[in-house]
Amino acid sequence: MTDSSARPTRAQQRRRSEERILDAARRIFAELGYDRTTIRAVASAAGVDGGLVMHYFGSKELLFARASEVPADELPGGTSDEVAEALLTSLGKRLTDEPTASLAVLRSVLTNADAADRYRAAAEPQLDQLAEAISTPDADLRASLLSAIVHGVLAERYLLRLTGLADASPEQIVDLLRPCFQSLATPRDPNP
Amino acid sequence: MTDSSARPTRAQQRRRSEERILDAARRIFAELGYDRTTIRAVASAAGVDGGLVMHYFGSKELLFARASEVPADELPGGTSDEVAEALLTSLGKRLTDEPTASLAVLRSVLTNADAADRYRAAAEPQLDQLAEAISTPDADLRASLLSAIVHGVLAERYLLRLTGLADASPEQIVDLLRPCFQSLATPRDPNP
DNA sequence: CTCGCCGGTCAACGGCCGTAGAATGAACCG
DNA sequence: CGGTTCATTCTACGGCCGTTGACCGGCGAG
Repeated sequence: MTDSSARPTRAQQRRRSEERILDAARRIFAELGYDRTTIRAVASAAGVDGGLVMHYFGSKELLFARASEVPADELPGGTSDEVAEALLTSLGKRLTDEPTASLAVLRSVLTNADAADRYRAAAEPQLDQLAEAISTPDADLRASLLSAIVHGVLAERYLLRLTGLADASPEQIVDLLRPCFQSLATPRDPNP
Repeated sequence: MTDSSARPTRAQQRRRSEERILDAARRIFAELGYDRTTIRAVASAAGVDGGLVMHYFGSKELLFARASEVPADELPGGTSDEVAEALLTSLGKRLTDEPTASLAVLRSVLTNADAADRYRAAAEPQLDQLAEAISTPDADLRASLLSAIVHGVLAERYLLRLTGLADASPEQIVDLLRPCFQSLATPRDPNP
């Protein structure tokens, strides 16, 4: 009997409002960073009152935590070559899609100490997995460097909007970065 | 005459206070970013009153501008190989020295839109110079990528404090990054 | 010596922000 | 139908911040 075209039930309405708030929050956190984002601005962008945001999410900190949850993209293991290529396609996707969510995380991680802690905790297992695929004594450093390159490129493209990087095609970027990723993911440059 | 051991003249005293304020500002901007840094905190760290900071620098924005002036490190041209190596040693230095100034810029550029604009303007000539040394059609993209890698590594080491990168030696990092830089600075991988 | 200049302090204002809590009215359930 | 729950709004409080302007006291020039 849940007629979706009829007047929405209360639960639906709530979910809808929460989603609108989260969308607005992601957008504004991404654009402004944690500190400059105000609950009132998020609420107004979502078309609700600020009190409702507090009511649903408890605090600005918690709203941010929910807004910057990221589904932890897959990073299938395999040979180091495969891992490098997987990283590259993941980067390519993040350079193509609307990167709002990534940006909210990125900008806020660099702004907010708590966000940095939470992000580090979330990223560490992925980095460990990456390091395991590389399997050299300095694998963790190599994995961290790969992560640093990915984030550096995203930040410089979307946050700093550096000319030459802001308007390059994802494919071009990925192609130029491929040797980098290979040299970091594999102990030595393999000559076929 | 100007006996430096005697009681300081008024001009000396003023310069000294300004310097203390700027030092404190750099430290706190680097640690907290633009928004979370308060004029009162800077003043208190410098041992003066907040009003004095306003009196000398006019506004928080202007104080930040003065505190984040950076002497634009040398980037001598040459062959692309030499440029890559110069970038690597520059990075090595920034990984060794107390990176307070770099951090203030880095953190604030990612926080403050005006800071980003100013930084982009300051960095563009350097990137152009770099691109000129690379001299391929996509040289500007290559130069931007090199810059992105440098900043990504700095950010991930000092801002995010990623394990594996935070406690690696500068030499190790530079060595691992060398193939990356070479592949970006030279059109094709040269096989000796 | 005197008086103006200036380094420096102090108290206050106005604004914005996160947050709390009461109030309202419509949806739900028995 | 009556009571309860709940989505939502409104109002207000307390705090912190950037900024201002009055004020003080010692240095330095005439």
